[in-house]
Amino acid sequence: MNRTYITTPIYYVNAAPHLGHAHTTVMADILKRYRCMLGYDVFLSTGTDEHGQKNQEAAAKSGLSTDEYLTGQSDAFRRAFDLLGVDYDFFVRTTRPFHKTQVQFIESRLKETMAPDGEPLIIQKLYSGLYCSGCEQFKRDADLTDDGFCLEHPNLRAEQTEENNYFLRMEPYRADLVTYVEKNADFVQPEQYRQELLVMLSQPLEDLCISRPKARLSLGVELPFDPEFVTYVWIDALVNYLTNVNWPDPSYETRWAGVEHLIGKDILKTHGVFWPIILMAANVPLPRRISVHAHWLGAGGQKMSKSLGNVVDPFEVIETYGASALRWFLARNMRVTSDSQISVDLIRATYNTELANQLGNLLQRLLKFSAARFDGCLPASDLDPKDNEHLKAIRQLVCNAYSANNLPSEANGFEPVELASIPKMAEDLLHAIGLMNEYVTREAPWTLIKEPANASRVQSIVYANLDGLRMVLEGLWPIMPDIANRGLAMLGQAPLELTGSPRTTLAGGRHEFIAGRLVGGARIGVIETLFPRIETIA
RNA sequence: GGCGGAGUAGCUCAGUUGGUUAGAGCGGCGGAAUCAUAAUCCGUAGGUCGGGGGUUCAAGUCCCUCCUCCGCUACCA
Repeated sequence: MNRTYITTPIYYVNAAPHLGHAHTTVMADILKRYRCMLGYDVFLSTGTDEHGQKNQEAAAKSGLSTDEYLTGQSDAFRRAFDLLGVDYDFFVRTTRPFHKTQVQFIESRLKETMAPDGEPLIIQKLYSGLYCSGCEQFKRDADLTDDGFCLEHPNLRAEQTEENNYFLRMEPYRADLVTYVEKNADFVQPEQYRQELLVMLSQPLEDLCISRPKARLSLGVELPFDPEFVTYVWIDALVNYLTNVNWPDPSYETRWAGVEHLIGKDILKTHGVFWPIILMAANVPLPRRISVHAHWLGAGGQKMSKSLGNVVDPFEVIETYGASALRWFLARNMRVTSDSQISVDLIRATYNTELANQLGNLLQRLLKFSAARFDGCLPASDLDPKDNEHLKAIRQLVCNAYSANNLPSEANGFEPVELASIPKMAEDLLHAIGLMNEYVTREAPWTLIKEPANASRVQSIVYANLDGLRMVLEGLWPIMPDIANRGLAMLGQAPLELTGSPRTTLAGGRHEFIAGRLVGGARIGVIETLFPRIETIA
């Protein structure tokens, strides 16, 4: 059994969950389910990052106590992922005690570590620069006006400030990391981002400031070796990937060996530079893979913004179209290498044409035909050779969706289903649906049935397509688990479900797509409309 | 400023290492069918592949340059 581990970033709770959070987390869930279908054991973690400056500010503004604020916000993220149908196995809050003690544990270890150059890994030094008290950040000259005023706080002059912070020396590890990235072609996927990482690593790395004086930031993990400081929030956050699987308890190893970090392209540096170096310094194996995706743009190809009015709120979409429709749109249109567009109009168009007209209607036209012509039952399972050929072709398409692989890493034994191949899978399954609609229309069983001699052929046509649709629904389960199971239920099939504690495997093990599993002649129950058409909403 | 990505039919996107008349879906138009959520199926129109220059027998595909958009470059995740 391949025990693997997928992580999402953990999300900063200073604002409400948005489409970007939904996207990465849904993709993680789809990947998990796909791999479970293939027989893997997959552990999925997500959660909330509850330390740092902006969270502290947001909590202060909220009027609630910090704990109340953080808990409320974290719950909002958890509810969002529940609403999206994400089957996460662990939801971390960085404020949980175990996480905090283990952050301190790794920091203590790093503090005692000598870098490859024989000097201490962590050093303390004076940092001086221009500090804007409005932003609570050090500023570069480039970020200030000629007069020394902050661009975001034109009434505040940035002040020369000195802080005695702790730094992690990254440069001594750069050469080893470059070698690692060069030797492991699939360490960062897709290739484009691996090249970007190599560019980042082509020049000397500055020391990474890993502390914040408590005087200006109290919401964080106290440094184990200096109570005057808390930990820089990114260090704290990254360590969740380890603490979620109980590191440093040796039990973490089986999961960690197959860990894959899903990230947006905006956080490649933290995951591709900071994190591997921390791991190397702490003597922990590097992650198996970092899978990177691009972002969503709003209508017009413009970055989403309130002023442009092109923000897509995942909750509104779920309310109108359902979580499955949102998951389908994301899976179908996501591109890993370039930003893609999303808007409510595009979602509605996809929902009506692909889901309601093509998928939902196909299921319903076949089931209603069966119910009306075959005495309320599914057709008999005896297949005419021609229909059998058609069914085999449909099965082949579904199987293709599960073997799609555009990576060179198959030989390395890693998962055959990749983030980048999700849209291709959705397209393969949609293609199968299209073939069935064509086939049914061309063979026109409603015409054939007028001739009593054609009775068995009519049953064969309908059976072949219902059985094909059954396999397509099974194939769609990772993308739309709820819809798939409702469709399967109408066909008298048992639902596909995750099982275990945690729920990391598919009940019944690896799923095989086998033609003929639809039970011929079984009584048809209630026929529901999976995707009611939704016309333009003013 | 530096670096990376993108710019292909009205819309959303595919286009292997350069090679026959540039593709799909949606939308439009015409038709067929009527089992079905007026859904489905067939046919059809529509593009000087961001602008310009270059290499080549041949460029959406390579090189140069310009324009536009997205992102990284910053101790905001």
